[in-house]
Amino acid sequence: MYKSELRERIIQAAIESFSRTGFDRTKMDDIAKRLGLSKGTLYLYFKSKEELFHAICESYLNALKKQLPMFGRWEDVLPDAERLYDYFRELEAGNAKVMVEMIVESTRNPKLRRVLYEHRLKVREIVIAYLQRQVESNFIKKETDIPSLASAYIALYDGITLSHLIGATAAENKKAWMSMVKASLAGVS
Amino acid sequence: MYKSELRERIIQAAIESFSRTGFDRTKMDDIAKRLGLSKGTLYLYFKSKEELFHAICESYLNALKKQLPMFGRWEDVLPDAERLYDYFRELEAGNAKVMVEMIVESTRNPKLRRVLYEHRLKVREIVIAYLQRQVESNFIKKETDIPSLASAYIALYDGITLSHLIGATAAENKKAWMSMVKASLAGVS
Amino acid sequence: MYKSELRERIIQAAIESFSRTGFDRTKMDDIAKRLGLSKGTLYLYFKSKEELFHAICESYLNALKKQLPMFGRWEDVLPDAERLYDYFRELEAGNAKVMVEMIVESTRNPKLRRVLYEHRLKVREIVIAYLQRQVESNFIKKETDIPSLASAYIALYDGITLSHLIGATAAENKKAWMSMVKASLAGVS
Amino acid sequence: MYKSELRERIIQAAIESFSRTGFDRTKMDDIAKRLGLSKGTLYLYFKSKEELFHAICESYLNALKKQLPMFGRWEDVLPDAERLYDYFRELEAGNAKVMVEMIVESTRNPKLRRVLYEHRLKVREIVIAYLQRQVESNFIKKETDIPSLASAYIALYDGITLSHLIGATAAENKKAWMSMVKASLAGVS
DNA sequence: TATGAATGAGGTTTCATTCAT
DNA sequence: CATGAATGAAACCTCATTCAT
Repeated sequence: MYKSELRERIIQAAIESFSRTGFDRTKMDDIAKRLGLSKGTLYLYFKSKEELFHAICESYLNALKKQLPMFGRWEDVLPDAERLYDYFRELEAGNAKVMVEMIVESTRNPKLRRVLYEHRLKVREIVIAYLQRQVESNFIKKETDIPSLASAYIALYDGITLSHLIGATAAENKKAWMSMVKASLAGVS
Repeated sequence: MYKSELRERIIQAAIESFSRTGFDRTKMDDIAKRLGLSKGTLYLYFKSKEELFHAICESYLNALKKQLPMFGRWEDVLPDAERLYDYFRELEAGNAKVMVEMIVESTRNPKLRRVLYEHRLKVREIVIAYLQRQVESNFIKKETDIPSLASAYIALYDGITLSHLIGATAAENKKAWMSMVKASLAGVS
Repeated sequence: MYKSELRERIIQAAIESFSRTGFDRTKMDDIAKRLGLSKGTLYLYFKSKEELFHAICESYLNALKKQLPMFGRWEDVLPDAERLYDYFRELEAGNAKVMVEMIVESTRNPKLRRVLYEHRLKVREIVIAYLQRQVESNFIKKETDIPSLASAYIALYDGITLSHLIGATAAENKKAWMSMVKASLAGVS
Repeated sequence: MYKSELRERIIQAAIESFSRTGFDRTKMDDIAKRLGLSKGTLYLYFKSKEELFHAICESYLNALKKQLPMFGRWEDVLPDAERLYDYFRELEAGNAKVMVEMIVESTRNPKLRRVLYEHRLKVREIVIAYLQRQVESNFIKKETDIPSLASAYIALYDGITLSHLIGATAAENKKAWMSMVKASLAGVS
């Protein structure tokens, strides 16, 4: 019980560190100190820095996964899009970089890449199911290429995350998101 | 002459290396070997690894910048979007990761961040000008929030780059791009 | 009672571990796990890894010492030599390396070196006494340099232990022992 | 040229260090300092501590191998044995422990074990050839089991090396060697 | 200008040892 | 008595950087 709780705390601390400094430049010592632990202790829970990073990825994706179902409940598309955006933005506050680090890492690590890819497929399915429901409710036209549109919404969201990292303001980003969602929905309804 | 030519060759080799392995994990030795040079020689051209990386960023952004004006010439929006997409995809073939590495690096390096941000502003202006012209030609409605839409197109493009890195196929990515562009344009015209 | 019994079990487990992995590469944890104990417990019985090793040496030498007297009882030299050889080989089965580890360690540890040296002196005395009795029984010529011969038999035995460690077969080793003993006895009788 | 010379110097320094302190307790830094080099330099020549150790073993065995042929020239058995002994004792001055370290290591490292075993076979063949010549010259009886005797002489020599490590004096050791050689030769001639 | 041998700071990892429970 | 989580010193190894040639 205690062990797995500390394990979780280490992961959280590591997420923060990696998020701030990136994988390579984060020292095990930094993570340890952030928790008031010694370096050695980390190695009781993770047998290498790399394993810790992969645990982070897993945990990070699990956290996202847990939130996904609630995505499907709303019905009113435009407010949905806004609430959704706000929800995830808050969820990722400060951790946006972890996603990018994960993607960078995944280009070297086929296993991680597969995990990320599968996660994206899952997200995509949920978005597809959601859009499909709008088709059934006649909000969206039948002939729309729903899967491609779903991929695009996800890409849009991720691209805004990058924009955020580079320094665009939250307001700008949200407006970009909303204007594109609105325009595209108008286009397909 | 020769100096600046070798300098350029070093930058190209470094782009490839950084693109493959990432900034931190790329060794100066790798870059040197790729060129059949010695490590020492690199230091005649760049006084540190970091400076080399920044030269890369500059060079990379310059290459993009040089291509930007041609963006403005086309008039037929949808085919434009397609050509544009193909054009940049090809341009970046294999180097997509450099952009991500640059973004990651920029979160630590305010100077790089500023450069990247300004680059994005410039790109945005060009997209805005282009869209504005469509407004003037009555392809796009007057009341559209052009700046936000421009940001969104850029974010969409970047997000698709990430999607590409994770392993989505070129066909999927292009369909995502096209369907979103089409939908949004329909929505605003 | 119980304490000293567990102490003995620890020593036996440690002999096996050291024998397999060598002093430096054996982890306290390995020994503990082999006994189903925790590392901490070992420290209730031995205040350091080194002390444990020295306890092993002592115990190992004591075990040998206990066997030594029986060495003196036989009278028929050649069969004695064979029985003796078989007896010790069996006794050391698997533990041959401890002796070598002890010797290696002794070159750094003067105290251990003294203990080992004294043990060797004791063994030597017994061999000398044995050979002396053969002189008195006229099996061996008076003018023989008994102490040197005794040292040589011990060295021969130890050398064969090394040969065993390197991978020579038991049969080869025994033949080497027997042929040398036979030849030398023929030479001195 | 220079590189391979320094490589050799590193090996020699490492032999001395390993010989004094043993494999595990020798720090790469010690070896470097002994040569007035930095740690990093060692890694230009050997990619790990273990590889350095194996280079030592190879070099050590090669050095011995180079000396072996001269073994065969002498004809007068007893003085031969003495000269031989003196010769090798001097050759190994201070390095006796490396052999023991090598043997200990070989029990964990099958490749090294094979090398050591083959070296021993080679030595054995030379000793056998030498003894065989004594048979042909009628110094040694035809029916003698020459191979076993050869193994025994080698074991005797090695055993005396151990005896030396434990602290027996050079004089004692030599007397042990000589008395056993004398006795055994008398027994087989 | 180019080299490549050498450096050494700095990071990861290991493991004997301690100590509160 | 026993535990096992925590420690931190110490070792291995890497690699950006320098500099004599």
